[in-house]
Amino acid sequence: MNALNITVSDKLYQKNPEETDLGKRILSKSITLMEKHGYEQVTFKKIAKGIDSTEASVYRYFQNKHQLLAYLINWYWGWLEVKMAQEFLVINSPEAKICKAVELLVRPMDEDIRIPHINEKVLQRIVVSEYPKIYLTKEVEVENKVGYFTGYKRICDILSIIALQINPNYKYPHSLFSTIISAAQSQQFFVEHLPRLSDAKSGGIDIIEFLTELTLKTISANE
Amino acid sequence: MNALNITVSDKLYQKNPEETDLGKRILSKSITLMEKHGYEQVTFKKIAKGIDSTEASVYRYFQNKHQLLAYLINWYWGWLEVKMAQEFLVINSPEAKICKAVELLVRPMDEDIRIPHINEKVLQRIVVSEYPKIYLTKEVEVENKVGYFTGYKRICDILSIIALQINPNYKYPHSLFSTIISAAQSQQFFVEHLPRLSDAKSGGIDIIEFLTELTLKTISANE
DNA sequence: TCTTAATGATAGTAATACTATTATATTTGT
DNA sequence: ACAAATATAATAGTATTACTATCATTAAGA
Repeated sequence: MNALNITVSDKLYQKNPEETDLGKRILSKSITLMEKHGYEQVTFKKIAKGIDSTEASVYRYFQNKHQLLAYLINWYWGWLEVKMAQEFLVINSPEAKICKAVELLVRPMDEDIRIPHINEKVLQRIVVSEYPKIYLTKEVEVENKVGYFTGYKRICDILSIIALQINPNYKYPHSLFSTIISAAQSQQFFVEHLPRLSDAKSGGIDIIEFLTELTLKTISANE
Repeated sequence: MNALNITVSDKLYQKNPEETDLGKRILSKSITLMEKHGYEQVTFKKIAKGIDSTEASVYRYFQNKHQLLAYLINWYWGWLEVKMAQEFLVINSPEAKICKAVELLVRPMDEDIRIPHINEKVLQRIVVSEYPKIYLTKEVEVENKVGYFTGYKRICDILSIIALQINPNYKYPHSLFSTIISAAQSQQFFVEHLPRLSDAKSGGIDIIEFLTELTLKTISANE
């Protein structure tokens, strides 16, 4: 059976959680806990309790909560990259690729039964609510060198290249897509929690329209 | 003497720090500490130590660190709104207003000698590095009702109205400006710490060009 | 001057974020 | 089948954090 494997940099764990049963249970439980109570409220003790293990055992897989969050989020970007690649196989125009990418960023994706220990929809909600926390720290630059943000950067690069196919003279493709990707997250958050900061209704359609229109107009050539 | 007074909702403090000398010293010290060591590393004990006061005294002004951060950030938005209003007095076209607003969002502004206890440039750096932390919590909705985010929402509203003057049919003005405002912050952060996520060079000019072009193209009518 | 409010000094508590140690399973190589 | 290595559990302990509480002192206002 074809095991779909999302690879995450080995700097993002102490011991690879995908390789053991306990590791997978840690991932699974931390995802549900984090979505339910938020990053701040999660502790390794609570994760351990939830899977009948011990704090010390969780520490063998991750140095700390921050590394765990970085792992989960990188896993998500890795997975999104795989999904994007799959979709792009049958899409030819760069414009259509951009539209599809935006859709993937916003729409909660179906779970993958080949990866039972990770609930992708719930993970997506974690990314929406917690993503900036992994880089808004004083350790960004060190963690950047070590690979904490590669997942995000790769997607940003891929989309930038597509944008340049549409308009090779566009000057700010990376800025544009880092903006689009975080807007995709924050608009989802705003629609749900701070609706005055958005004009979209829940469901995602509006957000997708807003973002694709914004993107395509922005990269279009100046007349 | 014309005292410029930025008013912050009284839900954002226990006791108004602007009214006492100790309060002002708390603001001043928390700004320098937060910029230097980052939000997570700051404690009320450290703030107190830095101004020869006590932890308990700091707690009399703010319930906790989160409220303090919310106060500082709302102060910043309030101040930005004042600056914007000043600038808009002599600007007539809505396009030029948008440009000016973007510039104010990105450019470190001059300090105001009338407010010696708050270093606006340093505060702006805190907003860049810490802003999303005030809403990315499980308590957003409660805090929203209480007024934790009014500063941001007001600016978003003001700019939305200007955008509708340019194109009354544009469907997503709030989404656009919540996106622009956070992009203004995050691009500054990326340029400094994660340059692969941006095409801009430090100094702000590129970011301003990127954002104004994006905004004006986006709100322009579809042909 | 009397009263009140603001601050300082000090203590204490529960929870957090770890580190360390030892015991017990389980797996693996031979 | 047995020894060695590895993974996990069980438990304990520490420094720090994020508070709360109490009481004494000082300053300011009526």
